[in-house]
Amino acid sequence: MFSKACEYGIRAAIYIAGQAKHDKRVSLKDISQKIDSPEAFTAKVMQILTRNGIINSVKGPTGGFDIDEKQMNNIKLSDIVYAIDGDSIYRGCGLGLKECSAKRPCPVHDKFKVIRDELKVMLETTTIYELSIGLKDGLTFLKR
Amino acid sequence: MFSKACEYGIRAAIYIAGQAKHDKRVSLKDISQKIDSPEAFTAKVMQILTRNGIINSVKGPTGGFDIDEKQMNNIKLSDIVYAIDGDSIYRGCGLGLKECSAKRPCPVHDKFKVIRDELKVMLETTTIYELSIGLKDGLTFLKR
DNA sequence: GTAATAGAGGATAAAAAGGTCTTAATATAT
DNA sequence: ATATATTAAGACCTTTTTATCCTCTATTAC
Repeated sequence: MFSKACEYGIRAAIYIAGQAKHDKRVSLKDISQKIDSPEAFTAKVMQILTRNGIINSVKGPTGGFDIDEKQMNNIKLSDIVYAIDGDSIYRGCGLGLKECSAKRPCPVHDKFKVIRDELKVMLETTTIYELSIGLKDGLTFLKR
Repeated sequence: MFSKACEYGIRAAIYIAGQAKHDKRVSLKDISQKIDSPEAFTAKVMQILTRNGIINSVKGPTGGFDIDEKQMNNIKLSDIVYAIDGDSIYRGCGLGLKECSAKRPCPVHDKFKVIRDELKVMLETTTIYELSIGLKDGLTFLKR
C-alpha cells in the first residue's frame, strides 16, 4: 500500500513523537534501532520529513530529531504519506489507467472510490500524537 | 495497491468476459490492444490466469482466450488478485511489520483493519461478469 | 505442410530499496 | 578561541525487485 520509505517514515514519526512528549530528542541510530529499519535509508526519509517541516533536526552532539510540542497534534498520517509517496494513493486508478474519473471511469472506479475515500478520511484524521500513546503504554509496537 | 501484472490481469479478464458473453474467443494481440498493455508481459499474466483455471486458452489458428459461460458468474476479483499478487493485500501490515496482529498490533492496526476488511469484502463479492456489463454499454473503459 | 496462436524460459530495462563516503553544523573539552 | 567528537545532510553507488521484451517450442485449423 505504502512504499518502504513511507512505512519507515510513519514508524519513525510515531517514535519521535513519543519521545518528544518528554522533551527527548532522538538520534538516527536510535530511531533505526527502535523501529528496526536500515539506518542509511532511514536517514533519507528523515531528510524528507525535515524538509517538509514535519519534524525538526539538529546537527552536532546531542543533536537528532524531535517534533514541536505545539505542532504534534496537528501532524496527520496524511501529511507524512503525502510528503513521501505523493498523492498516488488517492489519485491513482485501481486498475492503472492514466485517466480514470467519474466522467470516464474504469470498471471498478466506483467500488474503489468508496474504499479510497474512507482511507483518505482515516489518514487525514489520525494524528501522529494519538498513535504514539499506545506505544508508550506497551499496547502497540513498531518492530517485528 | 496492485502490481502491474494484476492490473493487466483484471482488465484482461473483464474484456475477455465481455467477449465470451457473445461466444467470442479473443487473441492475446487483441487483448493487449483493447486494454493497452505490453503484449509479451500480458502473455505471462494470461498464463497465470489459465493455470489457475480462471480463463481457458486454446492454441492454434482461431485460438485465444475465453471464459466458460457457466463459470463467468463465479469468478470474483479476489480470485484474480489472489492468483497474481497472493494474499499480501489482506495479510500484510500497513506499516510493514512482519508480525502484526490483534495480539501484537502496530499503531495503525485497528484503523487499517477496518479498511482492509472492507476491501476484502468488495473483492470477494464483485464478479468479473458484472464489471463487463458497463464496458459493453460504453459506461466504463479499460484504456487511457 | 503451413500459418496462426499460446506456452515457457531466459534476457534486459526500470524502479525501488539500501549502502558508502564526504561535507556541514555544533556541543564540549581544552 | 580552537580542536575534537558527534551528529545530520547530501551526493553517488550497489543490490534487489518489478516490469518488460525476446526467442524458441507446442498445438491446431486449414
